Amino acid sequence: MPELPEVETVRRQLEPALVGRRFERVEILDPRLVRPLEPLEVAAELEGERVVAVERRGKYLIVRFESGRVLLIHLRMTGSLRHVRDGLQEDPHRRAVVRLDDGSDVTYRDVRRFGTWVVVEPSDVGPYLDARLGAEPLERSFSTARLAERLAGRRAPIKAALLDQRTLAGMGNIYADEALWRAKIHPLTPAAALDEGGVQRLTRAIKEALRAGIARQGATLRDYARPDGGSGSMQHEFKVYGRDGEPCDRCGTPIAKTRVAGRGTWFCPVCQGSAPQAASSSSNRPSRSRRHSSV
DNA sequence: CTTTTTCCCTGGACGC
DNA sequence: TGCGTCCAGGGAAAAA
Repeated sequence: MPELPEVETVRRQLEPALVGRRFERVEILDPRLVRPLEPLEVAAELEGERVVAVERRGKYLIVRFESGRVLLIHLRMTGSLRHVRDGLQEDPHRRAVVRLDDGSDVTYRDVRRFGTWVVVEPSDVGPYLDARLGAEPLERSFSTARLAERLAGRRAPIKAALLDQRTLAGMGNIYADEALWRAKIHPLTPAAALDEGGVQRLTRAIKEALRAGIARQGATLRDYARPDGGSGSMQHEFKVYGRDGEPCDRCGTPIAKTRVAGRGTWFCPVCQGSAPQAASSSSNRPSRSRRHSSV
């Protein structure tokens, strides 16, 4: 499942292949990819456009054209992009093909068809992304203070808050678990219950986990692949994700699995604290089931 | 406002 | 071998 490190890897490989190239022919093979618009309509909009930049925001790939228009690609669960120079091979899961003006092709494959391609006019790009995404975790604007601000007052589990793209952009189920392990925070800890030290550790852990993922060109579990067809290797570095029963790298305790926010969640029951309430919040009064005082 | 649940979608794993 | 069932999960939308 492509998260920030995977999308960034895709971006880095596609950038040199796409910048300066013109979209000569565009085929949308699955109408669902561009819904509610018609495939032919979207293809017509894209044909003739010349790429000036390939950027990333959260898990969105941003293809910028000379005209100012933008193609936003989201891979969701199983989407993957490939750049090939030697013609196309059979692939029942191919959902789109772009022929570039140098004769090479960019193909889009997506088994489960959750991915989306959206063409956005220049003035709509900022609002579209800002409405959905919080800070970029690897940019300077992302700080302990910024994260603390986004977690304040939230009673949802910290894991759920990390999966919310408006808290910060780009975390998915894998790197959320990995970051929480690095920060030694239990995934069920209420977000607002983290003290300053906890938020600080988490901020650092998020950056470290994502950078580790980028350094290894992402994690290939099933469907994710780089545009050159190769695999990432981050899956070999997982500390908790998918490792229930295996010993924790820090303390040897078997990794536990539970479910948070409807997602499989792995953690070390010792390193990350066995009870969420145990997340010490010294300054918080021990209010019971205190509801909003009526009138 | 926040939080939770449902839905989309397919293929792989597993039980019988 | 061939079913039926469950699971994987990002994010939009609906429900609570």
